[in-house]
Amino acid sequence: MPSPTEENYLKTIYHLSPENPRGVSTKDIANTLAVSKASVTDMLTKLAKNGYVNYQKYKGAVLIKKGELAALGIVRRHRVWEVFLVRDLKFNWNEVHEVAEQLEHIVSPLLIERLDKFLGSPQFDPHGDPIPNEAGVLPVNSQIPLTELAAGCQGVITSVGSEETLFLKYLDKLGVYIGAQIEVCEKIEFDGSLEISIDKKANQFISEAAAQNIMITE
Amino acid sequence: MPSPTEENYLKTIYHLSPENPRGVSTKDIANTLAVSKASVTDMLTKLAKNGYVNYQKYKGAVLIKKGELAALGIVRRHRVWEVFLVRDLKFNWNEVHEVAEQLEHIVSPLLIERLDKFLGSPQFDPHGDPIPNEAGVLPVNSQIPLTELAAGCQGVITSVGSEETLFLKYLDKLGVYIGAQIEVCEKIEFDGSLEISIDKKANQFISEAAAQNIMITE
DNA sequence: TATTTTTATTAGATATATCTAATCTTTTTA
DNA sequence: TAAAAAGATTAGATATATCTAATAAAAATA
Repeated sequence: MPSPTEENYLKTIYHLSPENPRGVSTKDIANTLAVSKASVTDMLTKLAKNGYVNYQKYKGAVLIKKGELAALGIVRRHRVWEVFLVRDLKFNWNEVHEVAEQLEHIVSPLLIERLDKFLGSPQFDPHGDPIPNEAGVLPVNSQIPLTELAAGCQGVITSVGSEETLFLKYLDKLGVYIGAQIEVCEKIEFDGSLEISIDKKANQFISEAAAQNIMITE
Repeated sequence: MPSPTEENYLKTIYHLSPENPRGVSTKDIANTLAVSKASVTDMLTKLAKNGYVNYQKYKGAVLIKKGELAALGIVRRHRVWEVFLVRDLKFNWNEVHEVAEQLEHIVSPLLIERLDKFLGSPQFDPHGDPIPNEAGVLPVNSQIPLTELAAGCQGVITSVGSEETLFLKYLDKLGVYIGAQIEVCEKIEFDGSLEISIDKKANQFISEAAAQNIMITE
């Protein structure tokens, strides 16, 4: 079992990997975690010794199987908690991260699986990021912006693309929330705005810009 | 802010204080936390230096204001989480403790207050132990065993006195859960058993022994 | 390509929380 | 009350995770 500190390093390497497939640099990890490069070197040596990463001096770190699975587990916990915080505890999208950073380190298979079940096994977190399943498999992201839905079609809101407070307050007013059913009644060609109905309630209009930041699944 | 480790010591001293009002011994703390007495001595020195306890060599530790408030905060977090784990995540009474031990160390006033609100600000945890409020004030324990309820009266189930798996399964079958409404329809003098109705459903009989382990508030 | 700049590693400390073994108090008991 | 037993403290280590300063390697640039 990796320690919470090791988990933070693994998570960081995981997040930095797509842009650095041949090795995540000491510097990038140090910046992300706000620690010294010396600390990172120490930790990479340790993670390599424990079979989580391939690490070669001056070449950076690459996650190997064990490390990737561990990272996916952490990401899973983080995102499942985010769903709970936003959906049930009414956290704003921006208040959520700091707390989820703590909750993700609680290790209890029972806890995370029951929480996941309680939430209805969501596939995406409130930011629209995919939640790995118990085995570490990521769902295919089938989210599309609301603007791509044809008139007369409906979908379920899965996330929003912006975390600006003003935007979130506006969404609240519209009655938009994660999981809401949304139907596009008509598309206004003039300015691209949409006439929509949320949960079969009274029709409203939203701008194209707003619709582009509302992600749904059909 | 005390560290998680310091929190565990404070919580332990709090729990051992009622039986040791003039000072909780190094030995008792060491046994409870499964650490050496030497470690306890070190930590008590530190807690005293930081204003959490009065500590005199060879005389044990006594919580002072700051330490007691900290301990009550930890107890609050622990018990609020227990309510969530049992009520919403369907943890058994006996699976709950280990996980709550981890969750109690997550520090976020926002988190605990929103969780508390989400749960409806419960006053007692699933074991019937009182939950301190935000200011550290404990509710008066007004729980009574079901046997003390007169025929024709009703109450709300607040906790159960036993954690035996067999008992809990039996309760499940009866439809007993924390928060259920329960009415005593008749008391059978012959053997002390009770005819009850849960949530206004069909009457059932339970033994006196079982009724003594079901705690309610009127 | 030689030099400079950037990046990384090593060496040597520090703080936390723990341990064992030795020593010192306090309490019990004979 | 003196000796034995129980309990507590101190001294000296260890492991984790961190730091700064010095040094070394790699990359950029002139």
